[in-house]
Amino acid sequence: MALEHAILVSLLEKPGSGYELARRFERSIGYFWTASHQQIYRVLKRMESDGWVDVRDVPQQGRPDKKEYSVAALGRDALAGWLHEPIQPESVRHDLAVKIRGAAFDDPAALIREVERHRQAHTERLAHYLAGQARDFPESRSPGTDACTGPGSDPHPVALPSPPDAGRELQHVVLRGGIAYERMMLDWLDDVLATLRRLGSAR
Amino acid sequence: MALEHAILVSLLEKPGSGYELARRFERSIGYFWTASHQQIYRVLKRMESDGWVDVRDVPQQGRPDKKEYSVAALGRDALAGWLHEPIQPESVRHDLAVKIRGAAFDDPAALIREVERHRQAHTERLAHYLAGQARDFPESRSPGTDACTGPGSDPHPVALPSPPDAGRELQHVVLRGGIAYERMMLDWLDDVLATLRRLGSAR
DNA sequence: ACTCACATGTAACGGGTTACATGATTGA
DNA sequence: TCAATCATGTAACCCGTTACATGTGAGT
Repeated sequence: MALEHAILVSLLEKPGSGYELARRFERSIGYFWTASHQQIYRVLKRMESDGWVDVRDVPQQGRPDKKEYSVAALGRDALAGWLHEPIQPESVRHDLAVKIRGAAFDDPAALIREVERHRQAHTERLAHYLAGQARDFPESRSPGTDACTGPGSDPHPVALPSPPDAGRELQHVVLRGGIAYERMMLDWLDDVLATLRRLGSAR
Repeated sequence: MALEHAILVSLLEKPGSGYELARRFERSIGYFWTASHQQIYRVLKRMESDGWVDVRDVPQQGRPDKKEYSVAALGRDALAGWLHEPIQPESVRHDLAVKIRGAAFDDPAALIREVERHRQAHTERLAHYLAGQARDFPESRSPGTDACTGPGSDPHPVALPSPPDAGRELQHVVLRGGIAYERMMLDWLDDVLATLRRLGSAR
């Protein structure tokens, strides 16, 4: 389980209400972990009773009051503990792969539309990630593998990434992972489409 | 939900017992869908009472008797129905990404070991997939992108993939997806390690 | 009047994980 | 005798999803 830890990370990056957390889970954090507001409120309540987070009532004008959550000492400890214990590499769950193998007992061509829909969704996500990267990390160029970030790309050789910049760097490497994932998926879905079309035209 | 559909696909490919299914979920099917034996027995029982599968007691000598399950007409219909209804592109869950962002509030260097462990696991999975590909699909060569499967690679131009071969082709394209995923992960984990080491040496 | 964004919840259900439980046969 | 493989389950618990529920204030 990591939802509570994801919430701790998000609240450490910036305190906020359950509603705000829910919106973050549709955006940045949601790139690699999803959660609905119902889930968040439920877990937040448990975390509060466990003393992992502090709550503060924030009256607002022009909109409903909110509860602002921030990480307490116990929460920090819990996060540190989790960070230091090993987790096992997650197992994959691909509905689409099940469908593709199932298509052998149905009409493979009938899946083409579905795969195209998924391809479209991944294209949009990739564009979204790339836009985020261009906005938040404008220093990263080269749409390629990013492998050759040699010297000279930095305009003025300021200090090496100091602790305050670590969070930014880490957010960026996670985002690069999302980008790599979407690119891989697009390539594979093209492979799938080619295979389905080949099978369809062969009969 | 797709476990019952994954089971249907597996039983269509070959009838078998709950135990055998559990082992398949550790191997081929398990590449893209995991399930424990407890889960399988539970779902199998429901599928039986729903008339999706037929059971046959198979007495064995030298080992305990088993129940062999096979797909019934209703199960075939259920699978066909599921194949034709759209599913939404699955959302991602990456514990490791949460940890990486969390490392900003802890010691980034402490994560290196963990990431190396994951890298090792993905290396092994990739090797496993490649071995499976070499065993089951020896006609596929070129460890590259597989993009240029031009003419001439086929020794004798036999018939185009006819329906009996469709299942094989589809299994292969799913396996190629697994291979692409593991390669992408290895590249990304190298990127993560480089980032963590850079942050560690900077302080 | 209606809809949208903000804000917080409860309840029910089903899926997934973990622990526990049983029992036969084979081989070291 | 002990461990491993084959074979089938039950029970408890938590997580995630879906549906339902309530209320404010801003803008059209």
